[in-house]
Order: sequence, then C-alpha cells, then structure tokens
Amino acid sequence: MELVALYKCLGDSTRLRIAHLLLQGEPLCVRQIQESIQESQVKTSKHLAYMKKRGLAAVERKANWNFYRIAEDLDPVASESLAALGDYADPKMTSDLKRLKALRSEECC
Amino acid sequence: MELVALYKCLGDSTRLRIAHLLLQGEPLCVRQIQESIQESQVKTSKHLAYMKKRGLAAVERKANWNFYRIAEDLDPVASESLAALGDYADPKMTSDLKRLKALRSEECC
DNA sequence: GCAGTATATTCCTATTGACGCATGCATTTG
DNA sequence: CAAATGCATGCGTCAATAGGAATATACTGC
Repeated sequence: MELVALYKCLGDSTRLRIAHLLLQGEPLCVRQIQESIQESQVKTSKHLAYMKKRGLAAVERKANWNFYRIAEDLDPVASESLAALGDYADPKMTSDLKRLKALRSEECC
Repeated sequence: MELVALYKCLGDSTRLRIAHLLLQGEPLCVRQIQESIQESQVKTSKHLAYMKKRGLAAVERKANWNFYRIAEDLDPVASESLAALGDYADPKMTSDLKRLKALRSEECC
C-alpha cells in the first residue's frame, strides 16, 4: 500500500480505533468491531471498506462472517508506523479492548 | 498533539514530503522547503500552516525567515510513528533531499 | 518612499470524506 | 418459505480539504 494511504486510513478517529483493535492480532468480524467501538453497523462497515480499499485491512469470509485483519504485505515503514499504535493507551481504546474481550468470552462467532 | 491529527498531517503526499524533509533534523525556511519539493509558495505555506495548526510543526522566526521544524513535544507514539519516515527511500523524497542539499550549499538563508 | 524578498491570507472552486437512512443481498434457522 | 442474521451499498447532505489566483504584510536595501 501507499504510505500516504496508510496515514489517510489512520487520520480518522473511528478508523484509528478500528486499526487499534485489529492490531491486537486476531481477525475480527464486523459485529465484534462494531460492538467494541459502539458505532453503527453502517459506519463500521464503511470504514472497514475504506481501509480495505487502501490496502490497510484484508478480509476473509468464514462461514457467514467476514473477518477483517491488518494486511500482511505492508511496507516496512508502514509496519513500523503501526507498531507503536497497538499498545497505545488511549481511554477510548482501552474501553474498546475491554468490550472486545467481553465479546470473545461470549463466543458470538 | 492528538494522534489522529498527526496522521491527518501525514495523509497528504505533499505534507508527507515536507515532514520527511523536516525529519532530517535541521529547521528549514519556507523557501528551502518550497524549492526542495518544487511546489508553489502558496501551496507550501498552506501545508506548513496546516501542520503547525495541528501541532506537528513548529516555527521560529530568525531575521526575516520563518524556520519550520518538527515539534519537540510529540506523543511517544507519534514520535515512533514518525521515526520510520525519516529514512523512507521514496524516489520523490530522495530527489527532494538532493535539491535540499544543493540549496544548503548555496547558503540562501 | 520604492523595489524586492519572504511569507501568510483571503476568495473561489472542485473534490473528498463522514454520516444517516434506506435498501440490497446472501446465508441461516425456524 | 418466511424471518432473522451478517454485512455491503446507493443516495443525499454537509463539512473539510486541496489548489490556484490575487492580495496582504513585514522587512530590507537603495
């Protein structure tokens, strides 16, 4: 992906939170992301489409869920830029992670 | 600065090139930046204002020149994101650096 | 005071982007 | 097959942004 496209993806607070979730490593379905960040399905889905279109996110369909993850073939500079973000301790992001963990224990998908 | 603001600053190719120049460490006047990236004075100045407004760049006036640099008080995550960029070997950025070096030998300011 | 240099700002236009609403569409389950 | 679930997309609107042209401002040297 273009480096400038990576930064465009991260230059929106909702997408930044989504990226932060995906950087935890495990692929997530739309609903998990949506409920973790507490935004509408449409908004979540659109931002994921934006990130996918620009090469930051990748999707894989499993059963009837679309699992999103951070793309693997990132530029080294892009990876380095992202690396720091995974552990970023913003209050909202911390809450997002809490909700994600709660969701996972429910085994929704 | 807000992390999302940093990424907004980097999410434009012109600003990315400017950031790359400033990451070389030495404060630069508008004209040095403008000629290095070969863009108009207005465009350059506007992008610098954008970066300053969002806290990525800082200015200091010396004699009749405005010297821009990367702000010092960046969030650690922001610094880490930026660190990789300084050495990014994009063709355009490489040319920018070449022109900058040529300008410095001229001692314009 | 006038010309030249260095830089910023205002006005205008075109494009991009964010968001909500409604809807589409595939798959699953009752 | 009908309803529910999971997700995407088209449309309309409004705000933000990029870029050019012209202009403003500040300072410096003649």
